[in-house]
Amino acid sequence: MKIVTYNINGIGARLQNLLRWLTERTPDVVCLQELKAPQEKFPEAAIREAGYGVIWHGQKSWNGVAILSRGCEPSELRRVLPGDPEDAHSRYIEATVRGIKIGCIYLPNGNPYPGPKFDYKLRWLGRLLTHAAELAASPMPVVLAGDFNIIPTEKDVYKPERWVNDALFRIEVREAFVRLASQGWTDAVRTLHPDATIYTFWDFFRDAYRRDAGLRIDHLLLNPALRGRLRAAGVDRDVRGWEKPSDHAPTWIELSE
DNA sequence: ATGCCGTGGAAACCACGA
Repeated sequence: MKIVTYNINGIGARLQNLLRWLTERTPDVVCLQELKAPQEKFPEAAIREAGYGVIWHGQKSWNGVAILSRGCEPSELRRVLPGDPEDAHSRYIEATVRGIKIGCIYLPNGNPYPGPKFDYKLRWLGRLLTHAAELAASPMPVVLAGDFNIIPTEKDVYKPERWVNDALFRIEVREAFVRLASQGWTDAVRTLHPDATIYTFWDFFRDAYRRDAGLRIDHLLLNPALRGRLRAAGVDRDVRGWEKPSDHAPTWIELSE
């Protein structure tokens, strides 16, 4: 069973790209972020025709998350991260799919640092830690997958010294990632590839993909009830080289049944 | 190097992303 997280960066502009990738790679579960589409403009019919059940939480212009499931319907559990009724961003959706609880995350970017956007990121992280503690302790298998906008360590960025005051690499944010791990979450890709240089994002400019000037910011975290089923993990980095690509690449895990 | 590209939405530019 293959579970993938993919920041699509505008599902309107990326639909053909997405459908090709679904057809070629046939992932079982897909967590999408940055739909950049209002609820009513999500291309539901095209995705269902490709053989996927789907739930989504759209928003005009920005954000937006979705969970796709091949051959069955995701069973929605929530479409908001608890803890702040004032938060109007579409950044979280959670469902049960084939006996696994899936939390699809689009964490705030937080730049520029310092400032209100960074403060919002830290508040969002606080809420995530609260919710994640419950999920980590659950006897049910859970994966938290998404664009975390967190570079966990120096190994996960092409030139760490350039990023020390960036909201993706600030110490507060990396410490939050460590706190997640201490709740029992396993960073699937890093666990299976402890020494490899692995990126999931390359900027659109400065020829970043060709230079391999990337970041590892898309993650799949497994709770203790699930981690024993982890068989493989990786990044479909060639997809970043397709026509009209997102700046992120699909990042995946393979689980035993 | 602090938006050079790219998207969406509104307006022929602006906000936002990482």
